[in-house]
Amino acid sequence: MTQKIDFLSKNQQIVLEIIEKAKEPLKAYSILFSVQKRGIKAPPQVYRALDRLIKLGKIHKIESKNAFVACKNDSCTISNATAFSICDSCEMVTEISNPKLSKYLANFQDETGMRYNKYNLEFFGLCKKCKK
Amino acid sequence: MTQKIDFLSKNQQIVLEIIEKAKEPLKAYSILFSVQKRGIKAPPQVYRALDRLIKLGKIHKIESKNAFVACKNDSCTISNATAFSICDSCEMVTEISNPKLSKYLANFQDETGMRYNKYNLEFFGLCKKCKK
DNA sequence: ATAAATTTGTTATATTATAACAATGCGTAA
DNA sequence: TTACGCATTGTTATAATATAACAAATTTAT
Ligand SMILES: [Zn+2]
Ligand SMILES: [Zn+2]
Ligand SMILES: [Zn+2]
Ligand SMILES: [Zn+2]
Repeated sequence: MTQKIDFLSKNQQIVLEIIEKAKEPLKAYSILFSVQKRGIKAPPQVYRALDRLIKLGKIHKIESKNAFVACKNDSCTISNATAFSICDSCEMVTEISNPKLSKYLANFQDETGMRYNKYNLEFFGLCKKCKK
Repeated sequence: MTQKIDFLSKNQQIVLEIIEKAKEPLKAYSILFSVQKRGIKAPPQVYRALDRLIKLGKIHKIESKNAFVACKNDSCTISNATAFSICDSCEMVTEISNPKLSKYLANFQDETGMRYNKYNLEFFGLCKKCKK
């Protein structure tokens, strides 16, 4: 059978909704705790939903934080090319969508000629608010 | 007292040696197992050594793998600006040292004008060997 | 309708990382 | 020198993150 690519299961919808509502990246277990009333009882249910949502480009994982954010790029068709801005102080995370940057990285070729079909870039610094 | 910045403790030397010898990224617990004969008995000892070595730019953490590699850039003075090439098939990881790339990223400025003092970039694809 | 395959639920456990405190070493002021 | 303070290292315990394994339910194919 061919995989359904445009339908979200109940668990996936619940998890996505929580992540979209959040103002900051959410950890898997904090998601688990906040959806237990809605019938999601165990880690694998959360992790499966997260995996699926990542594959669909609906959410991204912030690797340096083991946390998850909703994609802000109108459902990222390029979930394999992600860039984030992370504040070291308030931990705010925002997805960078900068055509020049993504073009540059998508076309990047190293010395050996290896080409890449996926990248993840995480920038760290102080956000405007925290710099003051 | 001011911090010593150029001296490695015994544990740090042992951990660094193991990582430098390895041909692939090492996980913290695999490091722990392989240094237990040498007197390192518990996770915090390994994690402390890793933290220190990271700060010194002697090693880097591959965030997407929770694994550690030795810096190949002659002791990275720019441990805060890292880029890696990761093969999805054989899991080979190599540090990218490309002046153009690092310059581009170091100077990158997003829409809001936020500037960054640190970044980590992980590229994924198939290495030459695995592409054949 | 039945069997096969896929997805979801559940239990258990593996893996990664840190908290908390004790023991040790080390510089310094009396 | 000694004894006090502070930093580093060792140790125990536990927290946080993630997956394996199998059962139950649902969907799909025959
Ligand atoms: Zn996105
Ligand atoms: Zn901030
Ligand atoms: Zn390096
Ligand atoms: Zn390869």
